[in-house]
Amino acid sequence: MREPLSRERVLSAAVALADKEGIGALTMRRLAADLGVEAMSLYYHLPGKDGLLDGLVETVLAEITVAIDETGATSRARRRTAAGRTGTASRTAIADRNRRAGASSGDWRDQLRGWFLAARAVMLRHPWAPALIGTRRRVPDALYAYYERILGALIEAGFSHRIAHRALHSFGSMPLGFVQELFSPTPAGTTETEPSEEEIAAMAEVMPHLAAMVAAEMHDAADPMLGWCDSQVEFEFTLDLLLDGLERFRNT
Amino acid sequence: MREPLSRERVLSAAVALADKEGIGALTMRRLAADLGVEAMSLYYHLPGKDGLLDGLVETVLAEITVAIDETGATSRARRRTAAGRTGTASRTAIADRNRRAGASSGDWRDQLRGWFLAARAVMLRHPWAPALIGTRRRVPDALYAYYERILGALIEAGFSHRIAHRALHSFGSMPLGFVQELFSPTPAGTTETEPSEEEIAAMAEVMPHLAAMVAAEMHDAADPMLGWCDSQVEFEFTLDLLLDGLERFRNT
DNA sequence: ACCTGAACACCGTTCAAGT
DNA sequence: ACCTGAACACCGTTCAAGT
Repeated sequence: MREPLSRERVLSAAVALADKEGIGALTMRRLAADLGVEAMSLYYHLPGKDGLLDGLVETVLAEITVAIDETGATSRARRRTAAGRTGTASRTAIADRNRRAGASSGDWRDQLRGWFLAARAVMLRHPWAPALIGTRRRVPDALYAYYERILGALIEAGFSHRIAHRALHSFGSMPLGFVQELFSPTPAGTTETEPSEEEIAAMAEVMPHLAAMVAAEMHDAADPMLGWCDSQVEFEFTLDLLLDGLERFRNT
Repeated sequence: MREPLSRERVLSAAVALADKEGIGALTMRRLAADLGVEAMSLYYHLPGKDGLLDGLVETVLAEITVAIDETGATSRARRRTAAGRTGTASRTAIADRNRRAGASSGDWRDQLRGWFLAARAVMLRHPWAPALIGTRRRVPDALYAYYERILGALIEAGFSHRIAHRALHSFGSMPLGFVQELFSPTPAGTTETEPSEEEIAAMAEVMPHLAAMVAAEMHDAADPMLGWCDSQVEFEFTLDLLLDGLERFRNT
């Protein structure tokens, strides 16, 4: 009746489980149960829990590679509409100006931008992935291949190997589509909704600047559709800050 | 004979254990053994393992606060020597030029730079801290206080609340003195020493740009004292990229 | 007030055994 | 070739009991 297990089936069940209930729910016993099998059966297809986690990272990297290849296929169309997009890129003045001045000098930036944002879309589907990737020790081969690709784009754009090397470090985890989120200005314990007047008042006593920032940002908000901390905007702002900063190091 | 336990003694024993054997060795039973006590005794002083980890983060943040206060006390002396320092800052051309053009317009940058580098020194003493901080869910109060401080410096320097907010996001984990290290160009399995000629040749076939970068960086190396991947240089390069990029958004 | 022993539920994993 | 049952070592944690 039921076909035999395989590494692929185990991995995709693991991804599904992590997506649905978080990586904390991913135990050998639970995963086996989801597959209608005993925990020990998994060891026939995988070297153990650690190998399972390596496989998860591998799977996510493969998804990113697919996503990036797709941006490549449609890069011309994307680039043409980038400057006119509403809401996100258009709000980072720095990038806008560069695109206006533009010609084809912005090519390398648009390409990397497209890749990193495509990776981000993958990460949004797998919220457990950043923490997992961040704690893995072994660097998967697929990651080297990806960095090789980024490096190729940088070298071709006219960067020296030294600056390209530093750029890779500066990008941090952005090529994989995420940044470390240490800080959310909404203190833990409060709701997801906007802070109340009283909460801001209480906060103002001890942390006046943070309180003022919260107040100002709520008041300034041009587009009410976007929440208090719209990570997409922040991600793109940081990305453009880095890309535009690096542009100055390019050789012609 | 032996004085009773306390939350402080437990925490400092935990820090010592993590420093010496890594966070993986930090179990309730092991920590208790180090303190000459049974595992269950710890629960009298701490709410549990999770509370212990919260306490560790708290301890590290306190160390950072102390380190930052010290930079404040000697900030004038530091700033005067920053441009002439050998090896690190002087190699990031961008920062050098700004300091030369300088006057006091670089003040906010030097201040934040000093803070973040002081935090980095703390992290180097506690290599387990970045991974721990990155996975904690609750944002400790001390972190809010720290961000309040950074925000104050930014506002005083003339940034709008909106840009200051984005700057906080852009800094990522740099205020805590670390960046996510996903990528070390030395493939896992190779030694810490420089890659051999054959290794580079083999690498060149499949990843030409990475291989060329390794070769170029080794050849170019102006200062043979520094290794292939000197994180200090990379940290400061990225930091200056962000600080100098933000400078353009400052009001007067 | 401070610490302990025994026990529980839950891990990942080994190993010999089934079909 | 593929899966299983029983067992082991190790977690964090509860709870009643000691002093």
